[in-house]
Amino acid sequence: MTRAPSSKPYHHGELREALVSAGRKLLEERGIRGFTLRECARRASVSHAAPAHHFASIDDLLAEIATRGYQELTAAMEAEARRAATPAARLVAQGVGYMAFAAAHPVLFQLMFGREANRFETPGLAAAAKSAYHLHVVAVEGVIPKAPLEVKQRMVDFAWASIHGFITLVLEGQIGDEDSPRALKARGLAMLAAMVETVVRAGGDP
Amino acid sequence: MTRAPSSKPYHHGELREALVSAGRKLLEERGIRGFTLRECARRASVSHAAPAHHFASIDDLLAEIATRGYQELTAAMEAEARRAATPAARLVAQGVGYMAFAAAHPVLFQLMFGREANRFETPGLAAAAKSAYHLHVVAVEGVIPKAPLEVKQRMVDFAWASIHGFITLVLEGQIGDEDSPRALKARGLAMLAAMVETVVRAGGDP
DNA sequence: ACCTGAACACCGTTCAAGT
DNA sequence: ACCTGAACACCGTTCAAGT
Repeated sequence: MTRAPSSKPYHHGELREALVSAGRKLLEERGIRGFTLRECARRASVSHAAPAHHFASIDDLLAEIATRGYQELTAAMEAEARRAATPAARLVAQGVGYMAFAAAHPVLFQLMFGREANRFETPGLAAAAKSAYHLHVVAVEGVIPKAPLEVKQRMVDFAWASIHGFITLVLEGQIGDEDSPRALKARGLAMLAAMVETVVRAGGDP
Repeated sequence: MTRAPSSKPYHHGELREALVSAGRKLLEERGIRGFTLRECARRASVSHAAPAHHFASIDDLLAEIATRGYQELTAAMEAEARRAATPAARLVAQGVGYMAFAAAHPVLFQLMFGREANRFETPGLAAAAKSAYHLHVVAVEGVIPKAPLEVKQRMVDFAWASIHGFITLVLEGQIGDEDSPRALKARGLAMLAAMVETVVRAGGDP
């Protein structure tokens, strides 16, 4: 069997990090139902009881993974947004970033937005989720700065719902299951275009 | 139908049905991660090995539950659609039916549209899912009958995505967590109104 | 402070044996 | 044909004991 250098230290040192990163990989491999704490411990080369010293429960580890997912989602949206020249382009770009992140980490995405996460109640999780939400608010605000507050709020709902709904249905195989990746991407962009148009129009009648 | 057995019969008689209905209740109570075959068996007053004679695996039972969910979802959408006077009203009504179903059975809805269901591959499941999808197609078709096929397809994506995305985000507590039920319903209806308007506009030329 | 090993009460699934 | 009980290999969580 493979051995660590000369002697395996009794203390891991960075077990918390190791569990998070092992857990993340495991999640994508096996799905939410296939996720187990003992397998995470195994992958971190540690006894099955060790994780308890860093996470109060399996849900605690999942919550930490979800929290980091939100941070990455936010970063992915911001990275795309930076390249956009106009407010409308930014709204689309953020949608692209959102969808690309979801497509790259489908199970993590489902964990973040699934009902299981609802029970976690870790404070950091809610905060991280909020910062991703905030990007939608800012982007819509940029497109229709002069619209009444209520209209803006409705358009945030609308923009987020259509972005989230589309990629969710794709990940679940309900949309575009027979499409090529290229065709599917085009469908997504068409969806985003229709969405932005609606937001722009809701902003005011020139 | 209810016969009072003086002694508990060795054969259950309707175990398959009993497992499905017990499973459905258990699902809503405990969530997807909390769902166990043994608890279903317990609630059906049967040994933990008995379900194996009716379902090849726990996923098989979940797939059956999901399949029936799609049938009910379709029925709920149709029931709402029947009251609609115009094609546009029908599209909205189906959206209302869709959201109401999801709100009434949040965990079942997540099971149906979650990634877990993707692995099931039961033929009946795909068929049931398709019939729900078909209703969206018909409704959009009714609103913009003369539009090019491609536009229609894009608008089906768009309509479904916004309906699905909105209610999904609500169920996950991401939208309207601090709203009253009344206010939340209004947000949903506003979303549907914006959606229909976009579809109508896509159909008729400027 | 951090980790282990044993223990406990659970799982899903299988299968010979009962009805 | 349908169901049971025992068995197996897993779980999450706890805790005294080791380092």
